[in-house]
Amino acid sequence: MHQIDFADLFAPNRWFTDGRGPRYKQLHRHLKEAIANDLLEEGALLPPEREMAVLADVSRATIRKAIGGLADERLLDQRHGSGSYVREKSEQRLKASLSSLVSFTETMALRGYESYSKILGTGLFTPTPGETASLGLTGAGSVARIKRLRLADPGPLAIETSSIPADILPDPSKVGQSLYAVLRLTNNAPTRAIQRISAINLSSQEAELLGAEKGAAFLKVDRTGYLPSGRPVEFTTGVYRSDIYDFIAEVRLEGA
Amino acid sequence: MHQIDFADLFAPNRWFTDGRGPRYKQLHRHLKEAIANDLLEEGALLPPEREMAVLADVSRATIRKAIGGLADERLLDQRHGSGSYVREKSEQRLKASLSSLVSFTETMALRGYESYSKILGTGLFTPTPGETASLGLTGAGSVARIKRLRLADPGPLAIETSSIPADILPDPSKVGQSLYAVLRLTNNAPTRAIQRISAINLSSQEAELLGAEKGAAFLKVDRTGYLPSGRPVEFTTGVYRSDIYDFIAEVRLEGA
DNA sequence: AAGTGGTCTAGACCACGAT
DNA sequence: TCGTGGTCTAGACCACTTA
Repeated sequence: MHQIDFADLFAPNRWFTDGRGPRYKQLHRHLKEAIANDLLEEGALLPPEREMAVLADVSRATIRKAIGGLADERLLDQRHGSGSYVREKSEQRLKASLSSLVSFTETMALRGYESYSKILGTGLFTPTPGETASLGLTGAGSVARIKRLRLADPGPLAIETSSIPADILPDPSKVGQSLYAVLRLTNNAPTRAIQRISAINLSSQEAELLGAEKGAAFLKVDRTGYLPSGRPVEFTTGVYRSDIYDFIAEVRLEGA
Repeated sequence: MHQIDFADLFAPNRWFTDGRGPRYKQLHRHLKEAIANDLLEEGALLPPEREMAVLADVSRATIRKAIGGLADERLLDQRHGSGSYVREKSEQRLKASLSSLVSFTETMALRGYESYSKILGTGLFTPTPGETASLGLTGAGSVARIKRLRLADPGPLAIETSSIPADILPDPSKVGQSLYAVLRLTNNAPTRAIQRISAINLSSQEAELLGAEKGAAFLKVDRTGYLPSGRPVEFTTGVYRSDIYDFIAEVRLEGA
């Protein structure tokens, strides 16, 4: 067990930059990186809150807000009367799947697969009634569509079709591997999304693309992504091989 | 628009009972009920935090902790520089599906269906390897199993099989409609659960029970429920008609 | 400019857990 | 008993929205 230098870890010049947001968020980010980089190992015991407050030169309330956020994300376990401990990686992993918005590429990387995309088609179209409703369109504009086949080492995994209002993505043919990367360039990447998960039997067309049998049960995920302003910017519908790409959710009892 | 009496809503005798937990939790629960009962209507503007603090006779920090929890659950929208507003029901509904742990009966009620259960069988058994792993059994004990058919107005919706260590549920035949109600009696109801969602083709046996066709795509949900101590107390596996009982999840971008 | 939510402080007392 | 996290207070200043 390697002993780490808490005085250094919490030293203000290690994590605080003026004008880059509130202290508790900067400290939160700093500690999160320390855990991700194994500076803070699994099971490690943090110093008492009062001591962290002195080392970081902030009040105990600010420390509590920073590490409370880590506890919400299940990176830390705060034990009343005992101390604050870094959780085991096996318990941490949950957070990656549904409590944060990760792209297909990132999700697959987390599971140890390399992934690739093949673009099946792009273009500008007149919106379907479904797209008009999901994207809150007024009727005038058109939508950009991108249809992609997702592949990984073992073979085809999913078909995804994304629709984006044309005023946000005027030229869908410019999209390479990552749609979100392109949207980020114009500050139009969604920060919040709602997913609907259901099950479908594959059509013969889908089955051929995915190298599966017609009628096989696949997961269907419809996702609407929103900007911080509340405007919907992305509607993606996809079918996924459920033996590899299943969904994990953590739920908690009210008031717990 | 009906005007409500905030002085009354926030009066300490309306929500505070000594010895029933921290003030911010009691106030949180009180306001949640007020929203559920439409005392606080959609879009309603709450008084300023400083004013609520005076009315409730607590500090502003305590008010913030109470309404901050409501904001986390997306019941309130706190707008910097403007005020705190009750969200529309359509935005609230998301929370019911995956961010809190609700029983089948409650979930269906939220969607406007009445629901029933038919118990297909109960008993004590030697644990399968899967149960031993999921429930963290040591090998000695047996498990209680309950197999139920879930029904609602339009017909059969799901088959659920629950396994519980026998020392926690010695007599599964005592379970009526709600397993959780029985577990609550001995303080053994889970407060946290992890769900794995995938898709399967129905077997002919399942299809017959559910009044569906063999091979139809259904959602499969495996849930492990945990006590606050971390001990697993419930493993339930179920198959669900996905056209009615689909899953909704909200995901957020890191740091947002 | 006024009023709102957002952040932060310094200090107090309570409740739980290890010893 | 003592040290820990949990709750709570009173007050300050900042950042944003609204008018």
